[in-house]
Amino acid sequence: MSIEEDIQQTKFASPQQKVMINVLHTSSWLNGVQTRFFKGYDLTPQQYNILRILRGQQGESITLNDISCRMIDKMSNTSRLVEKLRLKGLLERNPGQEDRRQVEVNITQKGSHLLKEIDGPIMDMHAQSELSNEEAETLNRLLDKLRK
Amino acid sequence: MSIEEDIQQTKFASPQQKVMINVLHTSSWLNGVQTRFFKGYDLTPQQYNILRILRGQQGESITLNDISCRMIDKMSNTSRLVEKLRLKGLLERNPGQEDRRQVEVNITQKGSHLLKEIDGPIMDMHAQSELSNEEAETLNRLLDKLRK
DNA sequence: CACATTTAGTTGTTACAACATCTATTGTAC
DNA sequence: GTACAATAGATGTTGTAACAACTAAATGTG
Repeated sequence: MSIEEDIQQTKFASPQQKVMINVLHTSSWLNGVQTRFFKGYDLTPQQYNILRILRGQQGESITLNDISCRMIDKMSNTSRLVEKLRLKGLLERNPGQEDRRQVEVNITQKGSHLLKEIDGPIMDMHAQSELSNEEAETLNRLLDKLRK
Repeated sequence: MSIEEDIQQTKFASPQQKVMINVLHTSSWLNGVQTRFFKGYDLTPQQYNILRILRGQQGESITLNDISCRMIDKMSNTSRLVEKLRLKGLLERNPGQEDRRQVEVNITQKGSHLLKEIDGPIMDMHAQSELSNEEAETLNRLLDKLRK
């Protein structure tokens, strides 16, 4: 559905202005889709994001601070989010070895299993996209440019 | 900056999957930009969104329900948001005439003035976009398609 | 008309993001 | 070394979004 129909506005001052609204609107939509999807696994999109970062570490531990830097939504309180995942047994926290201020985080077996379980359904969801590979690549390029 | 640099991830299963991450990331970035911008006018992006909807009515009143439908982020609690704007004197609420369940909302002079004051700076902000008109239009088309 | 259903909006609760402040540890300057 | 800044993370507070429950008014059905 076009953005004009969605929010019932017909006049935008410029296509650039329309882009601003459109990105926010699309994100809101996507966020809803994802939240509903992950609710089936008792995760929030943010929590999934953290687990994905941990998996990307391939067994190497990562500090809380590094997690924060890599998150999609930079959040001030990664501490509490990680603690929530620890309580579910999806990751481990250990005191840093060289630097005792740091906390080193690792994904657990249980966490890895959960991610693996989600992989298929995620692929299915993304495969439903109407965008061709070329269109998706163009979209990525333009979004990167938008953020300067 | 490319999305790979931003979140330090190099492998995406598909450009479509990358789009999902990229939209969320871009929206988070944009939301931050806008929040900081509107803070100068003691507004949140959502509150500005409501005022814009009201201005679009050209003096015609609009019900709370219709506002909800047109908002970028569909929210369950438009009531409280509108009440906050009313307390600032930026809009008026009146009981519906034909239907007494409804609440009719109108922007006030003060609200219109505030919007007018913001118009210029907003244009400036949007004008800083690196995107050409054509690129912006392509981006809009692809975002619409992404949402099916 | 009586009664059930739907709709508009309000309000209570819960969860969490944003911001600020605090503690503990490390690094740096003298 | 001591003193002071910088950093990692925890935690208290506030605002607000999500969800559910509620009231009141309209509508629909017999």
